[in-house]
Amino acid sequence: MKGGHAKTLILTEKPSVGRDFAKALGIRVKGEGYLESDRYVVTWALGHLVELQEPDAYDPRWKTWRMETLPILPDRFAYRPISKTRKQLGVVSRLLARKDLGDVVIATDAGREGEVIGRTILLYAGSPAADRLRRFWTSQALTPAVVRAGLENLSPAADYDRLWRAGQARQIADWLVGMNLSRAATLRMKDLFSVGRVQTAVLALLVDRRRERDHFKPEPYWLLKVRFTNGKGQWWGNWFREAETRFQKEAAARAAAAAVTGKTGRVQSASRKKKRQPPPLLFSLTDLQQEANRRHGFSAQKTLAIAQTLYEKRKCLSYPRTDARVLGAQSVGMVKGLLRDLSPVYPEIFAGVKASLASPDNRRVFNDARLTDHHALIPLAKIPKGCGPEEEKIYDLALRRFAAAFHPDCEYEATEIVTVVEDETFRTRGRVVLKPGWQAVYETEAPAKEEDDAAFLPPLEQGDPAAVAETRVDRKMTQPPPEYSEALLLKDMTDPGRYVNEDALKKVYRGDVGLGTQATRAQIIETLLKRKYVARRRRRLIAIERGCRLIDTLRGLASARALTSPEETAQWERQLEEIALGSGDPDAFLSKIRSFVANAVGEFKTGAGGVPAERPQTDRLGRCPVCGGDVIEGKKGYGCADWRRSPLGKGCRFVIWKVHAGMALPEAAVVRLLEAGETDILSGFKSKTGKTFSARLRLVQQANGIPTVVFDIPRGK
DNA sequence: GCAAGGTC
Repeated sequence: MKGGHAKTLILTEKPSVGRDFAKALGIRVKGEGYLESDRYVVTWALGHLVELQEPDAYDPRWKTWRMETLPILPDRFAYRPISKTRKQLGVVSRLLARKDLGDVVIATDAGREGEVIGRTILLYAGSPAADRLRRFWTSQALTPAVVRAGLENLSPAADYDRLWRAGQARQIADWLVGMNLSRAATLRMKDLFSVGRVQTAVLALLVDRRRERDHFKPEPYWLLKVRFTNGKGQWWGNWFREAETRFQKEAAARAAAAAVTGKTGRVQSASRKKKRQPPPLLFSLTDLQQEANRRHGFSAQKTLAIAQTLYEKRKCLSYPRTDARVLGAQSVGMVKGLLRDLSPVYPEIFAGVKASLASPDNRRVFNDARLTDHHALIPLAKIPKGCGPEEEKIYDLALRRFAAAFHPDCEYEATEIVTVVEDETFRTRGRVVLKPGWQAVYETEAPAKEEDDAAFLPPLEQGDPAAVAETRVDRKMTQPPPEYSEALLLKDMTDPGRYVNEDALKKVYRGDVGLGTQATRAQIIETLLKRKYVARRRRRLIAIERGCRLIDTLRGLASARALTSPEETAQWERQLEEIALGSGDPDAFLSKIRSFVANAVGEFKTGAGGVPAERPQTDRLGRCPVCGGDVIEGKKGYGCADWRRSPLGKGCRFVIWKVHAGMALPEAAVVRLLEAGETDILSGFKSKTGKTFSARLRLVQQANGIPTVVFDIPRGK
């Protein structure tokens, strides 16, 4: 049926792209799950339509979870439909079987996973001969011109075979690790524990952060500030000596303060430099999720869901699951149109836009080299009426970021003054905004300042006198690394390079690679929560006992421990990249993965490595909020182990009684109380009148400084 | 009961 007259079948990754093709090709006729004209049939996937078979499809012995039948290493892999999208898979299959169709164009997203989506569907549903298979490939916004040009420039699908092999290797490697090590860990630890390349590495970040904080001992240090005056005005300077800005001993700070009190020094140097700060790059999804978490406390999941609605239903945002922060050079015209349409609707936000910045010369915005599967997330229309306040918030973030990109740089003057008195030196930094440029878009917020009072410096010159008018010694404490907010975790997932030592591997993460992808990061976080590895406490994510236990167990095993470091993912990514480029061999990669999995499973079977697999900290339920010691189970309560060491009243007296209002607290609630300071809402309490009630338990500090358990009864109960 | 990757 090959020939000039047969219709061409186009398969896209998702319906919205199918519609873009239909629009460009003037297709009007609608079928069920596809669109058709006299020359084209356009149909779509809904992401993956097929997935790897379950273990027991390869061997029935793998149905039940048993240590004896591990490792699971099938010789060949097969695909099965994903049940939720079975119907669309049927549509695509029937179209592929039609006899009046000629070439088939794979027009899934331009990336490794898009390739896998297209190829696995064809593999399952029946692919035409290789000479009829073609690939449509662009990362530009799918305007009609881009679609038509792309269709004029199709490649043989075989040009992308290596990419497909790399994608399939990724898929199989993740499956092998997940199926084998989740089962091995679960059987060994006698409770459901999932293990995977991404989730385990991310969990390890959270566990390590928690440990760092648990073991952190705050140390005091002292700062010396001095207020100077002269005829021109006054200014504050912070003591420094070379790289040192802190005193380790209070006496030293006091001595320096005494040495300068009542003295007059001089301005040793005064430098003023004009600097420019370009507008921030456009949003990738992770950037948007971070900003929404910072500003509004939205979870990554929630931001994704809202952005999806704005894209899919409200049609005012571009495709959200993107990791690009730029647009393609072919989008200049589209942007000009958007600026024209949006400016009158949002005049205050677009007032400072310079139309000349919507030009291909603006490489910060229009940069084909930095496009990935998609372009950056931008507004496509004004937000329709009837959207909720949360949708408006997300839209507003994207709108402002877009408007900012077409503003001039922010220009400011950075001032640094060094004042010297009696051999002691003091630094004053100031920053004065000269032209706000893009910052005008955000001017409703507090202005950025680096130091207090620093914006209003007198016009000091070198050699000016400086009389010491006041000295201040402040005692401060060193701070542990911060707890993970979702914003911070997303940042570390996007750029895990700083957790990797080897330079060659750091480079992998300097590309667009991270832990997980834009489309899955929110899901990974939710998985960690669902498995109770991690708890949400206000806006923070904290590794809890189950999560710590899993990481400890893995770290006790010589091979398996690789999964607890982001290095392993970087290693895999590097090898997958080599496969895609043609220098790597997928079979060699997968046999390495198979032996890794076999070794790791073997370690779980024998417990090699010496770390006890079940509850490494057998009796420790948590950390004592008073002294940081271990809280262990006693007869009537869970108390600080320190008390046992010195039962005569000298040791720490912290305790959580087992029974509260007629109910014995579950151990998990005690663990939660110690970790988070509060439990979920628990039911089964009984009041003195015999009424049952539900309540949250909370640890509240008493007058003697020792926390005790109080009830927090939800309203209306 | 298990992964990670898409999209709804």
